[in-house]
Amino acid sequence: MEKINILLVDDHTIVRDGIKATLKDQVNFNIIGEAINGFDAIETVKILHPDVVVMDITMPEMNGIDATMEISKKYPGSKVLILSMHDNETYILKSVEAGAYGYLLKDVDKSEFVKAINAIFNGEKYFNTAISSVLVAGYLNKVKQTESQSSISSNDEYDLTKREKGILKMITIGKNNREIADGLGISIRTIETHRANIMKKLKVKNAVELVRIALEDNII
Amino acid sequence: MEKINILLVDDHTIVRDGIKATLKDQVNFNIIGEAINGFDAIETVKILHPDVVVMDITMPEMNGIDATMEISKKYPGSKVLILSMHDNETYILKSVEAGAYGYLLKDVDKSEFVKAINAIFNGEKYFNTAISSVLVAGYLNKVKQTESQSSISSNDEYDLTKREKGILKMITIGKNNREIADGLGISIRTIETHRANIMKKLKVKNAVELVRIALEDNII
DNA sequence: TAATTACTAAGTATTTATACTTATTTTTAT
DNA sequence: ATAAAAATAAGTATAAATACTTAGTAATTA
Repeated sequence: MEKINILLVDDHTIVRDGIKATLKDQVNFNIIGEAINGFDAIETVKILHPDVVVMDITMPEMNGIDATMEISKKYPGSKVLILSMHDNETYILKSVEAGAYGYLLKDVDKSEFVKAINAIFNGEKYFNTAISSVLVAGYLNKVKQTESQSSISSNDEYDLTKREKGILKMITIGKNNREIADGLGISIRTIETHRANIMKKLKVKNAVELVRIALEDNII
Repeated sequence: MEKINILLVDDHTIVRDGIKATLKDQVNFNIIGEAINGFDAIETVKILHPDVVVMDITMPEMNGIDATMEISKKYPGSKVLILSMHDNETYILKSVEAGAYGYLLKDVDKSEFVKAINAIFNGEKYFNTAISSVLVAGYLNKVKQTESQSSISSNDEYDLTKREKGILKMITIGKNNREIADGLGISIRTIETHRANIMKKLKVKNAVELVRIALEDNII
């Protein structure tokens, strides 16, 4: 059977010993090294290229999340399983964003721990239902954020005509009336009229406000 | 023991019968109704207000996701558990966004099915590790989207001084030089100078481009 | 402390935008 | 076919912005 090479990262010797004790009867697990903080972890990964890194978050010098980011970027062959005492949303989401393949709480039972390591070794991500709830909440938050930002909701009706929308678009690009008129092959006075009408419709008093509203409500 | 009232929604009689057979020995489960499509489901929820709605996705007339959206909005007391044949990302994410409390595949084993219903009845969300992987992928996608949109990455260095940034901010709000000068209690000629310097630094030739860049790179 | 950078200000000229009004022609919808 | 809306254009005047230059004072940094 293929051996899984594991690196343990935790600043507390007792915790590392506990993990070793828990996993020692897994014949296909091979604990090839230990590290006591993020820097140490990155260095060790560089040298030993473990398959799975079991990583604590709160550690001196450099925390586990920053280390995870670095490892997942530079050494994608070494996959990180976060083993944390905290189930707070920020930690979980940051870990996921950093590229962690799994997140377990330290009160995890042995069978799940083993299952998680095996899954991660096989390239799967492992998050149990408790952690999933948090992820779902985070996902929904992001969705909300994305929506409000891209103002899918807005695009308010200002009743601009086709021509007006076209001209507004050119205005927001930074073109002046002369350029727009030449571009469309019509009189600059016409553009001035359109521009005035657009401003009236959007209830603004200068070009700056015009662009602001056009961009924010992306009427363009 | 408190009874959990359940509504089954699936267009196939065989599936509904299968679910009933699976759950019949759960003494605290009470299947109080059945529906054969989204419309039917909403109507039935309205009348029977079940605790948990076990919902299929692909159904004639109205699909389960749209129904879930409606139910979670109008009848939040009835929580939806999606029971689908498909594990594709779109279905899962849409379900979550629609307000589903859980998502199971139809090959789920009985114990997990029961566990999910109980969890959801207690207000928890239930997603197993397989579904979680998909959620994580979706979450990371959203994060990427959010970042590119809000240009967290940018905020490019234009070497604006404090004063210049302050004035630029006022410009982007739509204030003209006169208003800015009065607001700061300094000469309008000074504002003109600052404005010219800002435009030179941002390499633009008019106020519109100025605002555009200021907003997009949110230098403000 | 010397030197640089930031903030202030103004002279002068030109260009561009805005305000308000009126009016003809072309399109679109009833 | 006729009314309504959209697109075109211009008169006239004023306000605001832009361009380019010079320069004194205050604040910061080497």
